[in-house]
Amino acid sequence: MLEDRRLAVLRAIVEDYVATHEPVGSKALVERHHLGVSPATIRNDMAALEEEGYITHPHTSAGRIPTDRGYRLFVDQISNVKPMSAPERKAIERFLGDAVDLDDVMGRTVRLLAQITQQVALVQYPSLERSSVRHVELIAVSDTRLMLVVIMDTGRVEQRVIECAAPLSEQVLGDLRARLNAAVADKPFAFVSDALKDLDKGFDASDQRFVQAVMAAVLEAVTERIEERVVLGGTAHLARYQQSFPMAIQPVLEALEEQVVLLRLLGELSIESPVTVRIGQENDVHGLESTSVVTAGYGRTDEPVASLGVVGPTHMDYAGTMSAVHAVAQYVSKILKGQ
Amino acid sequence: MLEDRRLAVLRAIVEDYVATHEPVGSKALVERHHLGVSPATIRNDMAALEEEGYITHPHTSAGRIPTDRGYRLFVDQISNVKPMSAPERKAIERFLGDAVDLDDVMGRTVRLLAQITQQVALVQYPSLERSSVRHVELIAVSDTRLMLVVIMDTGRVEQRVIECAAPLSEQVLGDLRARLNAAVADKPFAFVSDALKDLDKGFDASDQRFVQAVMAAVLEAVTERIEERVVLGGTAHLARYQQSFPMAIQPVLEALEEQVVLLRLLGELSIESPVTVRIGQENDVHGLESTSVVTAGYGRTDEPVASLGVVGPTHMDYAGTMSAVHAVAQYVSKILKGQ
DNA sequence: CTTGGCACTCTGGACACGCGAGTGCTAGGG
DNA sequence: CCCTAGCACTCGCGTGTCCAGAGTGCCAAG
Repeated sequence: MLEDRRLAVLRAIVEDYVATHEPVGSKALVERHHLGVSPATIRNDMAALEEEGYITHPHTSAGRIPTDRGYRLFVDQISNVKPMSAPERKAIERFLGDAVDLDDVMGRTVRLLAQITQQVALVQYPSLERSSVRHVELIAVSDTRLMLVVIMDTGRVEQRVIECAAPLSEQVLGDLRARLNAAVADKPFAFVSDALKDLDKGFDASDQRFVQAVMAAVLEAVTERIEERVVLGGTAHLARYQQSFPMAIQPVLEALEEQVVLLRLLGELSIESPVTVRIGQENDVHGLESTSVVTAGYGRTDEPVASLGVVGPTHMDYAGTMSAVHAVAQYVSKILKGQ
Repeated sequence: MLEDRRLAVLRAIVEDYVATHEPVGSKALVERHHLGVSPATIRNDMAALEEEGYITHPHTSAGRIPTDRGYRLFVDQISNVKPMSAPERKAIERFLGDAVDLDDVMGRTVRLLAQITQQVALVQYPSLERSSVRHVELIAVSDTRLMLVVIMDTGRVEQRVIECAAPLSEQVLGDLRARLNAAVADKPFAFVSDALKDLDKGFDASDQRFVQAVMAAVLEAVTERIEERVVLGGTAHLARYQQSFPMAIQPVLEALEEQVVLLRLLGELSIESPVTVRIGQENDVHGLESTSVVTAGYGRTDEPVASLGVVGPTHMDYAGTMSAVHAVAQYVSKILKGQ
């Protein structure tokens, strides 16, 4: 009973603060939300909430604002999910459906997500580690230079240039190509290096040296530099917040320039929920202590191939953002299955 | 004589203003730069310079700041070139030399440029229109799906997925591949569509339909979506300026998110000079009216394949930025020749 | 053409003041 | 036991005033 109202008060505070970005006082609360009690009662509840660490006030004569802990409680228990409207879903589906290849899907997704949430959007390319190889191609670009093209089942394509010490005959190359494909096709990426180990066995002694050199290069290219790619967009939205808010955007921008940081943000997904939310200091990333990150995996729900999400101020519209991220992740999964 | 001193005064004003970001007064000028005259004389010169539109003052009792026109004169006539130091050149060369493929070169270049100039860096991928085809590969990804991989002499690789109505035999595919390569190898990209026109002639009547469908898809993929790619980095540097300066960064960030805008910025290169500078309103791009853009082409100096550059506040260190952009462009050209 | 002098203008920081929002506390009522 | 009304208190913020300092423009003399 009493606890219920306290939660209602917290919800009201979060909602108002998210809407106005201004500390919210007891009087304003009872006016806007029709809680059937007087401001004084609310004040008592507020004092209790503050005691428990869910809210603070910046100075004595100001209203209350939620703390990270308050947002956490809000997200976990209180917030009402806002499902996307039918037209919204339609628009998403159409926009993403027009994409012609993986690059295009990723590009459209990041723009879409930034646009919907009005925040900074991150989209990770399907992780190589969680993809399977569909096809491998070796292309002689010049006498001593090969290009290795690896096509994954997620639509992702990686290429590497391999320098060879001596020219390779077209025959050996064709042979190698065939065996390569036989060895790795439909294998998960992680097994590729194993699958390649004994591939040089079947060749003539005279070719062995070349083949081994190429294999070494392939192995090195494929294992040493497993590049996880992340695209980001909507950074302009950062500037908007900072007008109304003393959140320095420089550290945020700096953090977002580091691929490593982005991967860390997108990396850890919660298991229970389809959407992961990390609030304020829960991000132990330098520069993003005053932002929240909302992410979701895409691919298969139980076994995502990568994830996407948004970065925004802690006082974001969690309900809306979460459902947007969730919806977009679902559609991307759908598109990827179709490709 | 008199004109000479006026130019010296303008140079002094620009240099001081760039260094301090504060309006510079007559007294400060004679102190810092040992012009052998009194403040009063300088004031007269300043009045003249202002009359001609090279400087302004934000309010009556403030020092002078250069106008766009002042910077232009400075860049064109007055600024002393600051060549890069030997260690700097070495560092650039080593850093770029470690790159393993084109993506890596582009990524490293943008980071390097942002780092050196402390500004936002832009790097355009070698333009397809100005590259030649080195090799074309058709890969059967599944029964009805082909992947087209085009490798350019600049190291750039483009891929497209092509859907076929009916399955293609391995034989026809091989034939097609061979003819494709024969037709387009070493051709400039612009001629590719012409070269492909009559390629279907040589096939059996039974295969013609498939071949034509594939060719149409190839043509469409290659001509309709000539994608010019631009990478950018160092946006965090924007935030730094905005602390000391009332330049809103939101419009700038917004502009930088538009590929079209980036291409326009990098597109027009001056012919006389190796480095192009566009100052303030000379950029007729919405959002970048109060920034300057310094660009240079890379590839061959007389016939660049693309360009790179930086975007910064109009009160930037033009001499340093220009030489940095120039140097980096040169090294990128060098690397690309090596690849 | 340069220079010193002088009056003038304007910004920015310091200070004081009052308003208003919001709080915490206490006493009384259901 | 919980809610409520009332009241005193705190404090940030916006406004107004003032002053110092920097810088200018102009003029007359060298």
